[in-house]
Amino acid sequence: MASETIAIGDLSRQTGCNIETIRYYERIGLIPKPERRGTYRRYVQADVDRLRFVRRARGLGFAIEEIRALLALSASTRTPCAEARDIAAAHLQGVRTRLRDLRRMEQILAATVRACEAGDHAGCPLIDALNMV
Amino acid sequence: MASETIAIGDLSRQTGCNIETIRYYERIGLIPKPERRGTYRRYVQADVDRLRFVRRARGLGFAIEEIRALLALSASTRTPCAEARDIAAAHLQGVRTRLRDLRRMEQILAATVRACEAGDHAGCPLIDALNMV
DNA sequence: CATACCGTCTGTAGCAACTACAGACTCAAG
DNA sequence: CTTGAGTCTGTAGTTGCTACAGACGGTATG
Repeated sequence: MASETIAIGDLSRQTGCNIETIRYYERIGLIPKPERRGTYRRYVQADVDRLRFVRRARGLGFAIEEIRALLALSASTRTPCAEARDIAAAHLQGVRTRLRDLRRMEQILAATVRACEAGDHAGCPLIDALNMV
Repeated sequence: MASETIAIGDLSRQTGCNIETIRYYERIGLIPKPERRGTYRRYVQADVDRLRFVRRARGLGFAIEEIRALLALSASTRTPCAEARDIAAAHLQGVRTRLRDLRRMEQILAATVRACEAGDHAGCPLIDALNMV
């Protein structure tokens, strides 16, 4: 037992990561090149775990290079907590910045669309806002 | 008077849009090809206005193709309000979706970093979260 | 055994929206 | 006349995938 392997299609289904993306991750060295049965890739449970890790990290918006670092940390024997926290904290900063930007966008857009709906405007509120006459 | 023209560097400074980007916008037809004095592009006030419009719209996260549509509307004689509002409303939807995603990310990341700081954790909270053992 | 058909393979090109050169030219000031 | 800043074209890189094309592999059914 223990040496059950799966094809790329199964890996895709088990991780929610599509096939082209898996091959892409392999190409850029984010996941290791698996064994082959003939020309076909065969994956083991560790591959499923690693790819799930990658997907979750992507879901949290981590960049590929950050994930590469996190994977290295998670594989290291030393306790990687401080470094991982630094990566996450830096990423969190970026997220918060984008959040602020988006909130501002949301405000302005919502106000403009509301002004449009009200209809008591000479021109078009949106076009005017963009022209800022 | 009235026919004062500026070089691309001045246009860049007056709009906050960098030179390569201006040329890129021209290449994709978002802004018109300006007159030339010799080989050098010369811009007029209308170009400044249009590019400012584009920048503001980009600042609100509108995609290039949306901006193309907004520019067409703003140039049309008919009152473009309804269509402009539709574009903005659709865009607002997208912004709100991204906002939700980012908020979720922020929550999880912040919680994880906090857990790291607390330090009362066996492994590394971030790595563990990504592994979801 | 043949046929059909899905899965997989490699390799390349495309997307958005820029950005970053290289290498050549132009123009105004000193 | 020289110097140096500004500008030109054209191409390639960025991020994170996605979408083919065209060829093969493996299996299920008749």
